[in-house]
This record gives sequence, structure tokens and C-alpha cells, in this order.
Amino acid sequence: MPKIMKSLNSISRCQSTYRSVKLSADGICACHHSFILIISRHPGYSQEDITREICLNKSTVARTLNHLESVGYITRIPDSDDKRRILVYPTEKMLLILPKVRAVSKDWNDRITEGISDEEMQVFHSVLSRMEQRAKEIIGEL
Amino acid sequence: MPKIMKSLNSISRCQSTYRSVKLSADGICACHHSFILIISRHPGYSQEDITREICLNKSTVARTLNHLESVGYITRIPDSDDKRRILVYPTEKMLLILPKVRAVSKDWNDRITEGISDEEMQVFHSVLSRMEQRAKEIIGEL
DNA sequence: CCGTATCGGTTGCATATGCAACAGTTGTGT
DNA sequence: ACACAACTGTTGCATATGCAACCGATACGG
Repeated sequence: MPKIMKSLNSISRCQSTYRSVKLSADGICACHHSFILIISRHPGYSQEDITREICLNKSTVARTLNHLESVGYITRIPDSDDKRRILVYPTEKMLLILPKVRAVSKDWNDRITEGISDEEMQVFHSVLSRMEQRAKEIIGEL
Repeated sequence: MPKIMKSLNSISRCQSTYRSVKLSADGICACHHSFILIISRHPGYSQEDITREICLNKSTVARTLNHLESVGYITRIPDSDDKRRILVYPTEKMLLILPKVRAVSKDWNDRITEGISDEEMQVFHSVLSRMEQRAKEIIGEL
């Protein structure tokens, strides 16, 4: 039986280390990386939207956003239609570092996919996205 | 650009949640799961072997093993050939819960791979293991 | 309407994790 | 044989993360 999850967890941790090393000089730790990419891609997402997208506990999301707000990377604006919701927007400061964050992300992707053919990657993506879908469904049913 | 790492991280976290829910009644938290599988598969591994296999920081490994030892799941025996090394062995108690841990692991794998053909899985495994290899190489070069 | 359930977010607490500094052991070069 | 580098594991500290309890806002059923 091949160890899918072992490989998957290992890659995940290695990437986290890679991000830390490449971006620590900019005051961005590994855990901020995903937030920056998601928030810049989806300005106006609520905290819950981010929680769902990033698959982290909502308390972790709230606290990470506290930090990102305090260092000036995001603005949080209460939703006027539903006063429970808080909408998250990137600031200019985030947009300034975005290219570098994206570059680190791309470098990592390029390097781990070295020597893998287009056909293989296509199958890989297809399988991976179905797995992600299933994983979220399974958690939703618990 | 497809988001490999986002999917991969999401699946990783979902699995962690799944493990917690399925095994919390037995006093096993998600992070022990991998340790139990690895130690039972490789009795006599040193802490460093485990660190490399599991891709976690060595301090985390040392502390998790402290815990597993204190609850009676492992025994640690200093290596007589190299007194720096500590060899880790499963106890009877670990072997008793092993089937259940393996079952949870298998259930998860079966469920996330539902509807994926053998050919697709073969390509997926091939690509994933190469990515894992590359990821570890990249970290090694840092 | 009113009472209740649900939802989105926050907080207290416990645990997990990483990094850097450290200690003891082994290997290496002279 | 000795000095020094590399290796293995441990510890102090800071941060990240999850869970459960909570709060205010909204939806829903009578």
C-alpha cells in the first residue's frame, strides 16, 4: 500500500520550511503566505470564506488576520448587509510584497514539478483536485 | 496556474481532523498517528531516522517520543555502537492499538481515492513520490 | 411578534511545532 | 594523541493551531 498521506504531509512541511527561509527577511512567516495569496486573489472575502478556502480552524484564521491587520497588510470592514460578517481587503502594503510572495510560490512549484511531463501533471492535477473535494466532503460529514 | 500546494495542504489538514475525530477516544491525537505507523513499521529506527521519514523538526520528534514513552507506547534504548543514538521500539500496548490506527488510515485513503481509476492512481503515485523526493532535496540544499 | 436555533467571529486554554543554543559522542586530520 | 568539526539528541523560548465556550446578529417557527 503506497503511502499517499505520508508523501503529502512531507511535501507540505517541506514547503512550509522553504517559505520560511525565503520570506523571513520580509517579516512574513510561512503561515501568512497562503493568507496573502488568498486575500489578494479574493478581496472582500469574509473570514469564514477564508476559513473554508484555507482549511484552517476559524480561531486560527481570526488570529492570523489580527496579526496581518496590525502590521498593515489587510483592512477589515464589517459587512453592512450582515453585521456578523467581517470582510477582508488587502492594503497597498500587501500588494507591494505580493509579487515576491507569488515568485516564491512559483519557484517552489517549478522545482518540485521538475522532470514531470505535461500529461502526467494533467492527471496529477485532476486526481489531486478530486481528492481535495472528497477530503472536504468527508470532514463536512463528521 | 493550478494550486497544487493549496490542495495538498488542505488534504493534509482535513486528514489531521479526521484522525483526531476517529482516534480521540483512544487517547491518540492526530500527531501521534504517523509516529505509530512509522515506529511499528520500522522498529529500531533512531530518532533521526524518524525525523527524516516524518519530515518534522527533531525537537518535535523528541518531545512526541517523550509523550509516547510516558504513556507506554514505545521503549527507547540507547544504541551501544553509537552512544549518541537512541533506538525506538514499539511496546505491546502499541501493537494492540495498531490495527485500529491502520484501519483509520486505510478508511481515509479509500475514501479520498473513491472514483479514481487504477491508471490514474498509478500516475498520481509516481508523480507524488517524485515530488516528495524533490521537496526533500530542495530543503536539504537550503 | 417572541423564543429559539443558527451563524460568524472572538477568547481562554491546552498542545504542537520550529528555531537556536546547548551537551555529549564520534569522526577526522595533523 | 589532540584539537576541531560533525553528528544526535535535549531544552528554552516564541509562535501556531485546535477545541470548546462564549457573544452579538440573523433566520425561523409558533
